[in-house]
Amino acid sequence: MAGSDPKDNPYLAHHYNGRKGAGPSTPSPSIKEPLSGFRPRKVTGEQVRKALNGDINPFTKQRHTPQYRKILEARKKLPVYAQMDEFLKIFSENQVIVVVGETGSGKTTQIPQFVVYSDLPHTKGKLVACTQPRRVAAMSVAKRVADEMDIQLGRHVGYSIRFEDMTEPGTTFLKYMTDGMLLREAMKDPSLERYSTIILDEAHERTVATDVLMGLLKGVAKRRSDLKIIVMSATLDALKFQNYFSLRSGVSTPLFKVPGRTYPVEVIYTQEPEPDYVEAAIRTVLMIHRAEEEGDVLVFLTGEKEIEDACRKIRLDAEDLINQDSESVGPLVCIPLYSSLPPQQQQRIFDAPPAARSTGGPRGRKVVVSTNIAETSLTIDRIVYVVDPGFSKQKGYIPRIRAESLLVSRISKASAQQRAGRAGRTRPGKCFRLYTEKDFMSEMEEQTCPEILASNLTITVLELVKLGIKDLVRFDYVDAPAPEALTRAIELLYYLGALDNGNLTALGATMAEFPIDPQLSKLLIVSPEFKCSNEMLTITAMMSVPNVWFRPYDQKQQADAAKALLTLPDGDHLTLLNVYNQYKRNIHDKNWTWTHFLSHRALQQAGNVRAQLQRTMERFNIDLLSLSDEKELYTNIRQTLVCGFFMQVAHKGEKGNYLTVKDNQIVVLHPSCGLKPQPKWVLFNEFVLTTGPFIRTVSEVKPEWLLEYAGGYFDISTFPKGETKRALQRIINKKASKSSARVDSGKDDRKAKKKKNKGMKTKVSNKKKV
DNA sequence: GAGCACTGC
Repeated sequence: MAGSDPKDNPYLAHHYNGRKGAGPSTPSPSIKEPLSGFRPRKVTGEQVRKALNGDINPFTKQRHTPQYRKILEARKKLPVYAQMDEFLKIFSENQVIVVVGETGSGKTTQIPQFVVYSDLPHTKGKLVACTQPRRVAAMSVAKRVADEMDIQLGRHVGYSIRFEDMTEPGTTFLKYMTDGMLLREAMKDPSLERYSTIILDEAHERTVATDVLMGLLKGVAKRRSDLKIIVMSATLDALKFQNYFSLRSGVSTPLFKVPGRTYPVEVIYTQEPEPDYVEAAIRTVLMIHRAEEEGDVLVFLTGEKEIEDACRKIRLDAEDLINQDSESVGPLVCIPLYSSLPPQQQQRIFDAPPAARSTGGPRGRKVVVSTNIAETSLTIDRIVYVVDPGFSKQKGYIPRIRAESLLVSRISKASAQQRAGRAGRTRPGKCFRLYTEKDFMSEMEEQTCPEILASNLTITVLELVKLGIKDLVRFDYVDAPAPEALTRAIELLYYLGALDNGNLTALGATMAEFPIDPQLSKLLIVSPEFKCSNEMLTITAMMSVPNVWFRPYDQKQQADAAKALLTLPDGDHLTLLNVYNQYKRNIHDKNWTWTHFLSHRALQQAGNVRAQLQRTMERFNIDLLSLSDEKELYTNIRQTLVCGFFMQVAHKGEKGNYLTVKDNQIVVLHPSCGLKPQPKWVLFNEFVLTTGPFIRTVSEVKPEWLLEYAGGYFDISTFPKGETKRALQRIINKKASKSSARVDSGKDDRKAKKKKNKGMKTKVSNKKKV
């Protein structure tokens, strides 16, 4: 038989030779090669089971540890393990497979291992990739699978996320990674040649990156018959993916179903709609505490204020309840949970429930009141009761006015199902839905809106163009964005100079290398012309991370006072620069961030992003410059901002309110804005519709700069009639009369000329990069 | 008078 001597097996020769005389753990030649007789993609379940039960690890050639055997026995109890033969058969016979499995099915850990045993990527110098929407998931699943395979993490099994590559080139053949990371790799190699199989996990979450990858991979599969694709999803939108990959390819995509392994959850609806869901949620928590047996409670609300208010009321009401009947009602702790909470406070959700006040007395209960963060990102143990009012804050995007929105909206059925599932992780549970069954059936959407339909697509469009997609409107999206969303993105890229006649310019190609919004990468590229690239690097990094300011519910005044100390009057962008510089100056003082109400995690992340962006700048020979004169430096920084954010400018009208230029939208400075007094012209980073039309991260600009550095957009003839146009016209007239007066007197406006040269230099240096 | 959750060689 071919496998009697491992050297006869072409797939194992490399490994066998590599181990020759490698020490006491080297198997003697009499021990049979664990993978002998394995033919790639023709492997059977029987063969895999035999290898799994064998003494020798087929990948490391070491003896299996006792720990391995223990984990293997647990793996054998997973529902998916029993379906190994069926999976391997489908994998052998198809190029694309859709896998559906509820939580607890083991699909994320087991399917990639089945694939490895069948595909044998290490024998052809390829990898199997499995993508996750979140970094923590990629890391923790890779660790788990490395343990299951008896392999040191980072060797044959590894992970790759932004800022951390835990893989060994040439050795790693199973790689967990974030979906964004694979998308970045695709921009370098659009056929993803390194991979023999790509598994897109959690596809139902429909992140922009997963959606773009699905569209891309559908095309790659046609060119590369050797590439296998597996799309894994938790809910029944798997049918949608199945149709998507079958359509027009002429081959139907099989569906592989894996049963979940969670405990049953009883779902209880209200008889009548609840007019006030917060009040109803509080009432339900107390009803559970009074009447239901032991077990912790998870309540879903929509935001920080709502959660803090509800926690306070629950604590007060629980106290009343205990005072009335301390014999039968146990102690209760109520813990808020949302992302902007400092990490130490987030940790409280893992505390044990309070102990009974006396031995034999009524048991204590933990209540966690959380945003959607507990729906997917964080898992809390021992939750038995879920209270689901049916709402969450959801992001939207209005392309017409380029505004993001964040509004309380009804959740989808899929989301409600996910919330209910959180009650059944340790034992059978109950889910109290604070809406009627009729509303569930008729008022709620099946699926949460895919992110690609609710996002600003500027960076996505730039990525697609870089991936070689010529016709963005006819690209094969799973769900196509509104044409207006695409045209608005294309328009902005055109004004930024990234696109020309539908083609990527040299400038655009450079911009695409930066993992930040195109407006921001444009700033970095032009900043040397204004001698402030070191500072722009900091500011763009700070604008690319979450809000660095904490504003705890019960210390608002102290937080505001701390923030005022670091605020610069010229604008929020310069304040961001100041905060980062002060943070670096005080980096050895462990209490500094805490006493200034700043998020250490966010600032650290800004440092990481800054270093990454700096490496990219160096790669493209973009000079890192600073000016020693602070006043001039600050002015130049604000001028640089105009080069990227010229479309995000507002002008204060005669009535004292701000109007965005061209779109004429009424906007209000966000209360977090540090500008005083309110200037005539402002440039902003974000326009968000929440409780009002707010602009956030705002700096003062001079109208002359708009005409000078963004003349293409500020072409007066393209402006709608109105206050803003009249104001700009006045500036132009003033300038014209000034310069004609100067020409008459034979003087030269040296300053204006110098600035003009700057703009030209920018253009020339962009062209140099062709 | 105030922001759900993620992510990026």
